[in-house]
Amino acid sequence: MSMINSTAIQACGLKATPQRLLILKHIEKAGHISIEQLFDAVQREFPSISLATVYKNIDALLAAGLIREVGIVRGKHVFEIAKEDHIHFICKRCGTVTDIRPRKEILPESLTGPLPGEKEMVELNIYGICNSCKNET
Amino acid sequence: MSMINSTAIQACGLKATPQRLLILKHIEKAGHISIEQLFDAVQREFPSISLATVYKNIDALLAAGLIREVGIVRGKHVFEIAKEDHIHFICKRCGTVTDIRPRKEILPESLTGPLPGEKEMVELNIYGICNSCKNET
DNA sequence: CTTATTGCAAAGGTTTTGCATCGCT
DNA sequence: AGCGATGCAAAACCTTTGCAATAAG
Repeated sequence: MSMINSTAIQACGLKATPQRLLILKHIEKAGHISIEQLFDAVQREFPSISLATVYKNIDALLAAGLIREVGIVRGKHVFEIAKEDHIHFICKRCGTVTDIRPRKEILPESLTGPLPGEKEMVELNIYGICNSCKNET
Repeated sequence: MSMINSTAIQACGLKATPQRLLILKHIEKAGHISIEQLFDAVQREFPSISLATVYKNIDALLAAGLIREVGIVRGKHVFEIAKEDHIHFICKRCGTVTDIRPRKEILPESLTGPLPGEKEMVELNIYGICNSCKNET
């Protein structure tokens, strides 16, 4: 059961246009996706969509908190559906991003003292070479 | 005692040009710095330097492992001198990046099982509003 | 009906590239 | 002397913007 539907979009004050629904569908389906890949995927189902629409939607969905930016993987901004904080394993060679569920909360165990501000979000990325790439060498 | 000197640069197979030394000096001095800020800072001491030289050096120093990219803070790539894995607190409002030394190793406490590849580097960023910005509200 | 959203085309900003010159080792 | 590095200008690239037309609520 996907949590991404017209109701969720409208709850954020956004309109549920077909373009927006497709964009969310493809982000969810891919798990982690770049703008370019997203545009290609949506365009296959909705050929008249413009790249500017994809960018505008990424902005709107980020502001609404429905999606999050994973980071920049091999030069491309990569996005995902927002969910509980989790860890990413990012392969430097092929760019594949793998979600890892943390045991409990990511943060407090590593800290020695108070933070210099109020925490809003935590991002824990592990970079390396994935097993699949290692076997190809 | 800075670890950034001609010897360290040459050990990576790079030449110790005055531009490169200044670039490293200013990254170290700033702690965390964007390309734009770096170019401005170096240009004050070495007016003839070109922006392309800064970009080429960032690439070379990243490849050599002497510097690391902290992330993208308010749209700007931010770099630092490479050192042991540590935590960054990043203020969403003012962009200030603060280093936090972890209690021990950042990684293993949060993990439940084996990673899908070989770990090379860990990045733990905490986003929020710093105390200084909060007091200004 | 009202207002957000779309698509287009142009503008903006950042980063990369090619090449001749320069300078570190 | 040789080869990497620099600086310049152009090109490439990605992202944003303005605006008229469209469609969602």
